[in-house]
Amino acid sequence: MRVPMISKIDEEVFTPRQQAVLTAALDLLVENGDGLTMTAVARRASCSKETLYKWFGDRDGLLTATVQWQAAKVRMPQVNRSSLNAKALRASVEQFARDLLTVLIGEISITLNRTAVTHAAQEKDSLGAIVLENGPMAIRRRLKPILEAGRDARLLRFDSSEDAYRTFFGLVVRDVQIRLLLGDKTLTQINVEANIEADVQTATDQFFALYGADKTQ
Amino acid sequence: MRVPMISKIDEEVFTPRQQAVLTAALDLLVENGDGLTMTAVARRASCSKETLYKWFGDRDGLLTATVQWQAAKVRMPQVNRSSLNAKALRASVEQFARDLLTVLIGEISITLNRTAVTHAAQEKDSLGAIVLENGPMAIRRRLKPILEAGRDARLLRFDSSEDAYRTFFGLVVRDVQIRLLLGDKTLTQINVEANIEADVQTATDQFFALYGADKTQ
DNA sequence: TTAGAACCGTACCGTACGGTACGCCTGCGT
DNA sequence: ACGCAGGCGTACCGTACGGTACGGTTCTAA
Repeated sequence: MRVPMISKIDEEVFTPRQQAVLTAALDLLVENGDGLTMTAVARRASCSKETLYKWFGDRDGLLTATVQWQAAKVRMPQVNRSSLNAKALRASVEQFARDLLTVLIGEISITLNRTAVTHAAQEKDSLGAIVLENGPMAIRRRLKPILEAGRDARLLRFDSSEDAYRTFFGLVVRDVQIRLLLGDKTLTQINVEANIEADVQTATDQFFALYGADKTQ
Repeated sequence: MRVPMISKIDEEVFTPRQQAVLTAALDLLVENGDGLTMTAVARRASCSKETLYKWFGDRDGLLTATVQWQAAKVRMPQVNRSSLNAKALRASVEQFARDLLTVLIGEISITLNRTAVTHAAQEKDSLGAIVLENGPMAIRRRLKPILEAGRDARLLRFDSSEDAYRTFFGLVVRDVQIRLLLGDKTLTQINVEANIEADVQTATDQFFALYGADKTQ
């Protein structure tokens, strides 16, 4: 019994009041994990449960709206694509690595991913699709043309830009995301954050070592 | 109110009847996702709920026992470590890549990981620890000495074997695991399975390109 | 044969939570 | 001034499920 559900394509338009509700929902999600109850959201947002159901249809609708709204907020900074010398290309790739890693280790990203995984464990893939679409896929969409431009400029060599992107993802993310999702205690956020820059450098170096056309490096 | 809970270190000894119960639990976990109910397990295993509580304490105990028992079962084939020429080293690394990828894309691994992630979303990290310990960490423990032997034999070059392992993990797994966990429909198991061999080769090539001492490759 | 342990099946209890109903208040348009 | 839509708070309902209790059955051992 969904009411005014917004299609994925439309820029979801939520009133400020609704956004306050979604914020409350996200906060609870981050705090209490997946123990999100309608009553808790209503109390936190100082609204009535009836309003929640009116606006979001059911619990799943509220969850979807929250994830979608929040995921879409994670817009990574655009990277300058104009100049295409080797230095600029490297800077761009490096920036992508930094953006990707920074987002992935954030508390919000972890929460959204956990929620989506939990959701996917119940024959529902909508949240997973949303998270994928706004996380890795968003990066991919923006990185791919740059990689291809780099290839056209004879700065990179690869057959499939898809494969190149996925290798990039692997070099950058490694086992960090899955360990954070699983709650690995030996991997504190602070610890990871401190090493971001070094990891970004290493991953970028490795990416260029594998795909760079310049073999002197 | 746990009763005879087994420590993580002990080889958990379950009677055949208990293993049948755990099998039923795992089956339900794979089928119905995380909707595992005590009643369902009891019915599936043709045992009484009282017995479940007697054996496993509570729902969490049953879940833990199931995950631990099943995760420990995923023992990957040992790799010959004796001869250390370049060819044997490469074969070993390749085999590790194959093992890792094969396990990760399996339905059971996905189910266990999803269960553990869901669990971790509720301030509980025990399942996550178990999964990590028996999955990636098990591989790591076995791969590391081989990498170090390779370095001693001047076949590999790296500063930190830990970093080398994690890069290996990234090159092999890339975005496959997270996409499967999120229920990405565009990534069917069959599709992935068909590409295992090619992916393993590529990942191994890339690993040696980054860490191999032989630069003619 | 009998005592008792283990265990099955089922009924039962309490609670948490999704979802609904309703009374009341507030603000806005006429 | 009045009516009404929107929304708050709360009470309420139904159900699903974790956990317990208990009677009956089978198996084992003395």
